Amino acid sequence: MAKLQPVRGTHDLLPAQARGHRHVVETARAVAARYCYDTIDTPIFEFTEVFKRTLGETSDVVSKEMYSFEDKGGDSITLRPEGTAGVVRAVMSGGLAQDLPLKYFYAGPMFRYERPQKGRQRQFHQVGVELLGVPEPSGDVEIIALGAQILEELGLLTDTKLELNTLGDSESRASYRRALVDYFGEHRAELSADSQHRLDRNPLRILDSKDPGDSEIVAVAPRFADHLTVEAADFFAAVCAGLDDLGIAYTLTPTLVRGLDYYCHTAFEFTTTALGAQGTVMAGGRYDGLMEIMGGPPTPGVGWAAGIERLAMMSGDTPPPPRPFALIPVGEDAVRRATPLAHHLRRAGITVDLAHRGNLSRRMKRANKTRARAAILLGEDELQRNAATLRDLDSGDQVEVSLDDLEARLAQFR
RNA sequence: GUGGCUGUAGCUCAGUCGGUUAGAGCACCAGAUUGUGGAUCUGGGGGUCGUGGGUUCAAUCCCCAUCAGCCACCCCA
Repeated sequence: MAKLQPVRGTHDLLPAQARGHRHVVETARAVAARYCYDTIDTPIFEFTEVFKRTLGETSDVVSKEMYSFEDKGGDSITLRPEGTAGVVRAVMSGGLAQDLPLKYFYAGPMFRYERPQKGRQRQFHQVGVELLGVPEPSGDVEIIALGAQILEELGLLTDTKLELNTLGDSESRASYRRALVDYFGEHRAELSADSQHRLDRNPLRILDSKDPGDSEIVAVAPRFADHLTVEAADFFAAVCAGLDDLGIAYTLTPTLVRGLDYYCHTAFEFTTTALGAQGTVMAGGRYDGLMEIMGGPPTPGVGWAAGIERLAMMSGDTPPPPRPFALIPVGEDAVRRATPLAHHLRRAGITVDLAHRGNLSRRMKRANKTRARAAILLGEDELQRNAATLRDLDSGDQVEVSLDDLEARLAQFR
């Protein structure tokens, strides 16, 4: 502490960045609303158990990335590392599962104890959507289409690539997992240390290893396609067909996997090459088993989460704040009358920046810096005539207007 | 968590082969212009040279530690 700096991996969102984040969130929220996904907000911390249960004791997130602490009542609390667990918990707590399907949008901070890097922080922000109670592949298609449309409206769709894979149903996965464990087990000694570790924890990840020695072994490993049940294959085909119908392009990526057991069928990621190693900008999939793991009724679910920082970084400059009118009083009498006038105009819905200090020149400079559309000069002379000088700061033209007409004149600038 | 690179003004960066008061551009403030901005000119403020320790007559520079950022891995948004 003591140092005047934020804790590692956290950042202030200064106005320009805050605006960038808001732009991402508001676009996402607006698009989601068009799909009838309504905003839900859950606490940023939960009982640790909520995440342990849903993410699995052995997952990386739970085993090394959680911000957990004991509160004064002795309960173990964890700052949420992701959004789905909290939403599903809320659905159960609130008894909402009786009214399926549910369509939710959320946005907010998430926390993960990781080594920071560009596009990877300890406190970061996500937007996400969840669709609960829809077992049909059209649900997966809707979720992906929603994500794609958000990216499109942010102007980022062309900078990303949609990668798609199926994890099959539990039968397919169990069968494939057995085959992989058998196969890699025979080659255990030849695998990299990382992959030997993965063999015990999450054998699917070995397929995706960056170790050159591993890739030879991976090349002739059993293929998931040979273990897919007919039902799972049909489901995936339906998702692909649905995306085709919408003209949403995707790439099949057999190595795209999910660490957690409750994931099934569709897994997808929108990725980019613009962000270094942090290529994933939006990731999601189907999690039919999740609700049950939490002790609820079996309820299908699909959803995704996207990193706001990553999206904001990609979208570059964001729209500036609205241009104000600069109200500039000159002289004591005018200063006294300026605040009530500003108050009046603001109540009428007009954006007004009141120049509090400095001489006229100084205040004009400030007006210019705030990108003011026009300056309202309130001077002694004009006040005697119940008027003000209205100067268009783009053209430099200025006219005297009666204070009674001011509001109407300002409206013409829109 | 592992390995590596970096850290000088609000920002982007010079610089000192260790040696008096550490520089530039942009930004900021003031004046030229005491009722008129954007351009220009002039002047000004602002730095414990990330922090702590060590070596030295002397450290922003060399050494160690630490903090932070970045890069790769791990993993992910």
